[in-house]
Amino acid sequence: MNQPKLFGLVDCNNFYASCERVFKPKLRGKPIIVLSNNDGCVIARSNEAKTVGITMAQPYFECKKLVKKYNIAVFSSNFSLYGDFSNRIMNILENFTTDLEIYSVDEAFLDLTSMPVKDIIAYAQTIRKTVKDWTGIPVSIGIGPTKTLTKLANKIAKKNPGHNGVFNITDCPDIDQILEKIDVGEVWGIGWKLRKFLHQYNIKNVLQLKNTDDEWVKKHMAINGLRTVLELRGIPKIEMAEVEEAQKSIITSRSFRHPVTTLQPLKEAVATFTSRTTEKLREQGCVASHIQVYISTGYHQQGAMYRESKGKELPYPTAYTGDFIAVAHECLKNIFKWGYGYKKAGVILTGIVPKRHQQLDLFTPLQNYEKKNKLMEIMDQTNWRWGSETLQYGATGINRKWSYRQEKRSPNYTTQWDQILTIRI
DNA sequence: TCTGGGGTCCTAGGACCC
DNA sequence: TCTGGGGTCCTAGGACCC
Repeated sequence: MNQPKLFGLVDCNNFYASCERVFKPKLRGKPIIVLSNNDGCVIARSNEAKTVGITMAQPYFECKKLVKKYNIAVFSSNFSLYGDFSNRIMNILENFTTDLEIYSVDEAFLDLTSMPVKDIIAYAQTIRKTVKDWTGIPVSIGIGPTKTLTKLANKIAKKNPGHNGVFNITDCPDIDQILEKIDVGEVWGIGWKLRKFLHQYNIKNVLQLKNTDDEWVKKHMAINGLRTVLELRGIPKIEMAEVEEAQKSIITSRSFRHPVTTLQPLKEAVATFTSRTTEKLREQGCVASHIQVYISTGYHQQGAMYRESKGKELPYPTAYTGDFIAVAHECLKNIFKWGYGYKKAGVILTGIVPKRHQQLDLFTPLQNYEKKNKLMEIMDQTNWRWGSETLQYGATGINRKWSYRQEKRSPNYTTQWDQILTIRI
């Protein structure tokens, strides 16, 4: 028997803004925004901030007037706080399904197909209430027969207060009427380029896309486009992701506060990013065999744009920071050109495998591996205990001319003992 | 030496997502 | 003055080979 599928999507409302608000009850009902690294642009807004006209990804300097006028609370991003909230919420959701797929920091798919539940709406309301009561974070829940429709259902739940945060698109008698009112750009997998393309062909709403000929879709939108269209018709094509595959790439990248014009500070930045990336790699118990370095001028500044990247394979997979820094600098040297003001750099590790599968190099004595492992272990433990960057490679530099700004960061209420919330009575 | 087609593999870049 | 960061997947095109 092939039982029809049933998915749920739990999505936190204005996640970062909601996290900040949990510790500042005074801000309930007040507008809040959270800024990107470098305090560059807006990456999260409370509903109140949306209402007064702050748009997504808006540069901060552009909305300072609005901030002042409406007395908007402004926060620099505090990802360790949000990460901790995310973990707590995902742990709660584990209790409500046999199969949970953590899709991003603030959303998760639940396979509800075989849950013995009579009233699915009531069940979803219970999930909402539990998450709200236990963490203080409001969530919306969409329910549908395919992941793509479930994503749409979630948007509907979020947009229409009448649904009280839950919308089930599965047994909707007038589903086509709903789809007709939604722009194709709202569909999961349709970005701004495809949206523009589809609009040119007069495919403007979701119903039109759903009814578009398979062959045409395959020709112009490739295999993924066809998958999306079939999912809109209620045919599941995107499964729940398999459990805990190793991550395929790990990235650290930053924009600089000021343009960097010389090689030395770039070398320090790249060494710092490499150091941080390999730290993440070790946290995951993995080794990697390939590193890619890229540098870029700003997209918005005057003068010529320059963006270049270079990757290199290591002789053997490793998680040793020193090995990677040497190769990263080699890559950087290859792509660095005088005469530009660099605004961004990044480091990407790929070829990631669990450490137990590590291929050792035939010509490297075994003690060398042990030495390196030991060194990394000590470094990680020290930095964990005494704060990150207590022990660092000299190559990461001390001046940090390239570093970034975070002026409005909230404390790490839940992950640092010295920053825990205090209540005065 | 020149000509050419077809195949594979790899990399960089672009599209998408949050 | 001031415009994010971390991911996945797909594909075009170059290098190389026969």
